[in-house]
Amino acid sequence: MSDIETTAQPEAPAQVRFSDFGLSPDIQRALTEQGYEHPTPIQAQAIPVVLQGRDVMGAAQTGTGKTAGFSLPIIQLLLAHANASMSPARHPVRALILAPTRELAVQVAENVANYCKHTPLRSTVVYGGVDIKPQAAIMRGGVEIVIATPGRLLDHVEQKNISLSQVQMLVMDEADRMLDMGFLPDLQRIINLLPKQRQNLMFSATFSAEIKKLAATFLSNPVTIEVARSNATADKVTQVVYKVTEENKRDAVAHILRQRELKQVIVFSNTKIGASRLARGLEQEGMKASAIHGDKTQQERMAALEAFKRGEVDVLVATDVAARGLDISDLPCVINYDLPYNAEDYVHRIGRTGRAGASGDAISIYSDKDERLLADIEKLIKQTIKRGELEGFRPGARASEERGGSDRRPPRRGAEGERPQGGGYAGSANGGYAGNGRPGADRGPRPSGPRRDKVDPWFLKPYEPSRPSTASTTTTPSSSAPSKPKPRLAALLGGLRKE
DNA sequence: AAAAAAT
Repeated sequence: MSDIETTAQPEAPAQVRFSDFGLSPDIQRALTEQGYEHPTPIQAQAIPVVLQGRDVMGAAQTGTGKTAGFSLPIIQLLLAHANASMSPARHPVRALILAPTRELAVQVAENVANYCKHTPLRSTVVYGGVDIKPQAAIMRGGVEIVIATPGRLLDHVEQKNISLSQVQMLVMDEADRMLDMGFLPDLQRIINLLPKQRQNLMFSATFSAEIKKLAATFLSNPVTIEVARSNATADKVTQVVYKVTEENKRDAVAHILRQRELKQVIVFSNTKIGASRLARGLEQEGMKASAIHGDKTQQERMAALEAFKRGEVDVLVATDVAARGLDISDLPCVINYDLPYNAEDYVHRIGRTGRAGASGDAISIYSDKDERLLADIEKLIKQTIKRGELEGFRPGARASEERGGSDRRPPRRGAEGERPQGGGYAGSANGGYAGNGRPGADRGPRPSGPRRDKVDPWFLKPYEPSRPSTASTTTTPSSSAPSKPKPRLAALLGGLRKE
């Protein structure tokens, strides 16, 4: 705690304890069991405000402990109200927590369930991609707290598995992400189902004009809580970028992973196909790698995440499905295989490391055509990222070639479920079930003749030195800022206003 | 330009 830099820690709440908040002994017990004694800054600020019943606009990045910041006081309020007026036989939904991605919903739900462990409150999580019937049964049995992704929640409402007419508290977690993903209409429909009289909490990693507009629409007289400068990168994350040619990016990632003998790394790819391919390639290199992205089934996504958390997988190759919110703690390193198209996503991605007092490394690979993206990122984070040299990097040189790997047959479709020769992770454990009716996404490369484009698997390609071709198409770095003002969002917000 | 999410 002594090496904290001067930013990001306002009015040092170091002496505050959870026991100062007057939380129920049942909650306090769960906190003590998990070793939580001192709240993080956002918890110290949010908990008293939420307990007062105020609406909250919270700007907090992941890793700041915001989940506990809202769920602890919510649980406390539910307990207090239950004692006063609730018939113990009924369990209407009284708190609703909305999250943008399934994984985030699951993780919030795990936390909530932990904090509720010694209370009579029941919670559950609902999200798409899995059988709806078990979820329906649980909710028909009665729960006070529901954590949900918006689409599946509406599905349950339509099926009359759940009534939202008794919801007293609404949380919108990662609200900026929900906007990005086009959830605004769903949010509007859900909110229309809620009682007018309720407490609203909205959390967002960034504080854009659109988020402020959303807050003005949905929150009433909110208390604004902001921890750390928005868009600031974690102080303890060491950032470096390595420039390579486009065709050497994959080799560079493999090189970094091998040379540093990295475990527990997330590698971010901009595309689902790129993530699958890179994971397969790393597996071919003998690394324990797995991919997680939106074209995987929910079972595969959860299996990959769990295997990564348990340490059975060292390298998780992810799209931005994993950029925000995922509470994977103590990651020593994050690698950007692609620079993100949105500079803000860079902040979210590297927020996976350097958390909770630990230091971290954020390594990014980029090529000529990404100069503009890099400039955008540096502008956003208001700092210049160190340009590094990849020591000992010889593109194309890899262990598998020494083992005669280049004449290996191409991996089957669904090969990510295959075990790497080193044994270990069985991935999605799908067995022989390869055809999930989803065309294209994870399909193996077709070895059709002399194609030189990106479809060819890098790990099957013999090494050829990078041509100095470098199509210099990136000649106009300035201007060309299109940034359309998203008329759809504006229109929707305008429509909300009128109501 | 890409990703995520209800079916």
